[in-house]
Amino acid sequence: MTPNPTRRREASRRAVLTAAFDLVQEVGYAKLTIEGIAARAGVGKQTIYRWWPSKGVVLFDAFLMLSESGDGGPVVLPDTGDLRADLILVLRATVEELNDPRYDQPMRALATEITHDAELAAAYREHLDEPMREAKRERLRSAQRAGQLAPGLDLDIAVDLIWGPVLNRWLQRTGPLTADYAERVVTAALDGLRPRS
Amino acid sequence: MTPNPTRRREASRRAVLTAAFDLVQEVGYAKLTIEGIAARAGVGKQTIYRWWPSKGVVLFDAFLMLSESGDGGPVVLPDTGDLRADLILVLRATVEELNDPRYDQPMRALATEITHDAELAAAYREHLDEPMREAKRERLRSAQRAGQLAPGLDLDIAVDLIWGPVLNRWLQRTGPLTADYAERVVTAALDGLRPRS
Amino acid sequence: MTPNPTRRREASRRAVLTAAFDLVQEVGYAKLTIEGIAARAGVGKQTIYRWWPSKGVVLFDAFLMLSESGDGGPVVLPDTGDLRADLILVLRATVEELNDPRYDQPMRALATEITHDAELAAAYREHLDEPMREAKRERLRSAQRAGQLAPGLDLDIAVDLIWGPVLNRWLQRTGPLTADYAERVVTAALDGLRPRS
Amino acid sequence: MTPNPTRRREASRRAVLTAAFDLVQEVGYAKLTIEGIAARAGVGKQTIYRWWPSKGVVLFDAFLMLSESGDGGPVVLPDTGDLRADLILVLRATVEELNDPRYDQPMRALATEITHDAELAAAYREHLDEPMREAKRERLRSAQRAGQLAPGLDLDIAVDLIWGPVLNRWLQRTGPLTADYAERVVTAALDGLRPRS
DNA sequence: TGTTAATCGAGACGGTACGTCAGGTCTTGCT
DNA sequence: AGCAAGACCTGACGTACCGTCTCGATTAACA
Repeated sequence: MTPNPTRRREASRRAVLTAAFDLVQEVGYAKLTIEGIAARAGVGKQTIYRWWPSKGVVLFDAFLMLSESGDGGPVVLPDTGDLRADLILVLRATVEELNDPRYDQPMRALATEITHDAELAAAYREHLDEPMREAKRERLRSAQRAGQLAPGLDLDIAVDLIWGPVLNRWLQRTGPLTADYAERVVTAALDGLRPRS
Repeated sequence: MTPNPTRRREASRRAVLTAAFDLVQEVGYAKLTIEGIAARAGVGKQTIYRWWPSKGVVLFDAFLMLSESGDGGPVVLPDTGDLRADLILVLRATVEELNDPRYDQPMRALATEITHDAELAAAYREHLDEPMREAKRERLRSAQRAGQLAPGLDLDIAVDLIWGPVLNRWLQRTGPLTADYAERVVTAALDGLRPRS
Repeated sequence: MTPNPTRRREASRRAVLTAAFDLVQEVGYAKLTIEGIAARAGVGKQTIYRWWPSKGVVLFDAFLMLSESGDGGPVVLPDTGDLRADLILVLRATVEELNDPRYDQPMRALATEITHDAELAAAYREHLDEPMREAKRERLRSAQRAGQLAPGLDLDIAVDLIWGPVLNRWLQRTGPLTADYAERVVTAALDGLRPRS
Repeated sequence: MTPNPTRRREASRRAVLTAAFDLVQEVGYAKLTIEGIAARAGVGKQTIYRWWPSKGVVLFDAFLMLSESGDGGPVVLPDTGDLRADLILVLRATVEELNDPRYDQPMRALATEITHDAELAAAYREHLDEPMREAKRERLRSAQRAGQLAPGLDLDIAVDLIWGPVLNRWLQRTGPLTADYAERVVTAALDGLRPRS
């Protein structure tokens, strides 16, 4: 029933994931088909159905492969001591990536799948989101130790407050996603909406 | 070529939109089909293709029909003078709606369409998001006048700071979407992450 | 459920049947596919599945179309008064047709389907075999009236005795199917195996 | 390239042939697959592809195995001196076997393969048909010697005249295949169609 | 009697065709 | 003219088998 993973051909696996990532970028998620992936990868359809339960999971694995092609060590955000500057730097990079046509389509596709598939969302959280989120939390924790953040602050809320607006603007297209917008969000999040003294 | 709108049968239009909204809720967005909508609505497929360019637009129109079934006047958020309490109240209602199984699937479907279709996103902004956003801005403007918000504050950024995290958590399923979470977000947004004095 | 025959497109029907007949002749029955027929006919697969339950029935209908393209009147075998000569003439024509590469493959295919599908066999008997068999019986009946055949003879048995060996040799390839063979069969059938007087 | 027959595992060979024969009887020829045979026989697919060139040959070998499980001596038809009675006896047994559900499907399958594969047909003639045909010829030769058959008679034609109609009726389903039919065929073949003085 | 090479079971692989579903277009007859 | 109905061509779905190809694990002839 469940196929034997030791017999799996690694070359086919990589070909499928690469083809999926490339195709979604070329034709968009709506026109991404299993047949298309198989053809591009030079692989039989059954090889995809044997190892992946759905199109979304293929795409997810493609992202996973990309992320694992890094050094493998934990992600670390820059820490110059200047929290605001560091956050703006990171968020600007995020904005740039989200605006990069090479990543825009694939990431929207993944986001869509997560929206509709709770199981996939859990895998995403565990393998892709959580490592990055831990890095974000760590940077904020460092600032907290330095007295730059409120002592009792819930760091997960803080992460959401900074990154949530940016991701939401990107996904929902509520407005142009610019570096300037990122900076304003950081400022507002750090200072709060209420007047200071 | 372009059909004559005066000949359009209103009953068919309503039947299609109702069927689309009901179906997406029952079978999910992935399995929502034009044929299914037509069959449920007791309508020929051509009637759908004649009046709507795509499945997403049908769904969007369905939301539009629902929103217009209100009184038609501008939306107004509660204003008791206590900004924090008012925001928490509104956000809790939002959370409840997002968690309501009757609206969850349809709204995720709409969000997905917006993610992938810039034109539809523009229509969404104009007809559904902007009226609501204006109400939010208005409530904040009132608070600003009362000195409860920083004078130079960009109200659009403020709206994003409050609603962005909630919407993002819902769409991306980064964690449970609870009333408590909403309250924490409001508090953090108002106070900011940096320590106060 | 059952499609409405009045809406059926006659052009598609003819294209499918022609394509099926041509293809089976070119690639053989084993490699005859619904997809191939559809492609050759310039027709969607669904159009075939809508109107025909199986590959075999398509082929049968193709034969039916060919047979109906004749004058429509009942078949008549030659009757010169010389029974033996007439039978040899007809049987030689049959042998020639069975050896004709244009008909060999398609007819073997039909025979195979009949072998495995009782329902199809019944349709074959009624629409293709029976008209021809009636003509054969009629020729024998004429001979019987002329005193050239035994008075109590079962004409169906007689038909089988003459045509059965030929068809069997063709289908089972028990030996070369020649005009000479046909003549010997006719002679043996007319005279019988036992010595005369 | 060509596998070494001395290494061949006899148990696997028998398992494959038995499985093939049983399966064709259970699921019919159309649904008989190499994978199915291999699974039923508890054998790898390659073992089948190594030793047999095609599905038809497997089936043919299965029949060969069955026929060789007899005593191995030449087949002999009963010879009581009464040719007509002996032929009717033998033909009735044939009819019974052809009507036996245990042999019907497998034999139709083999017949089909022979119809479409000339090479297999040659093997069939040599190993299965010819021994039986020789026995038939021998019985007729004996009758000929006894003056019960015409002296110059071609015995192969005679065999075809007697068995051809029966086999044809079975394969082509031109009518019910009964003992009575067999008897009528024998009578007609012996006496001939023409009136006897 | 241990060595070694072919056969074996298992099953992944690149393919082809299956029979079904839905997309979007077109035609027919009714309102 | 708009409409319900639905046939049509197209293309993708997910499945079943094809025939080829590895993989250890026997297993039988030879050293």
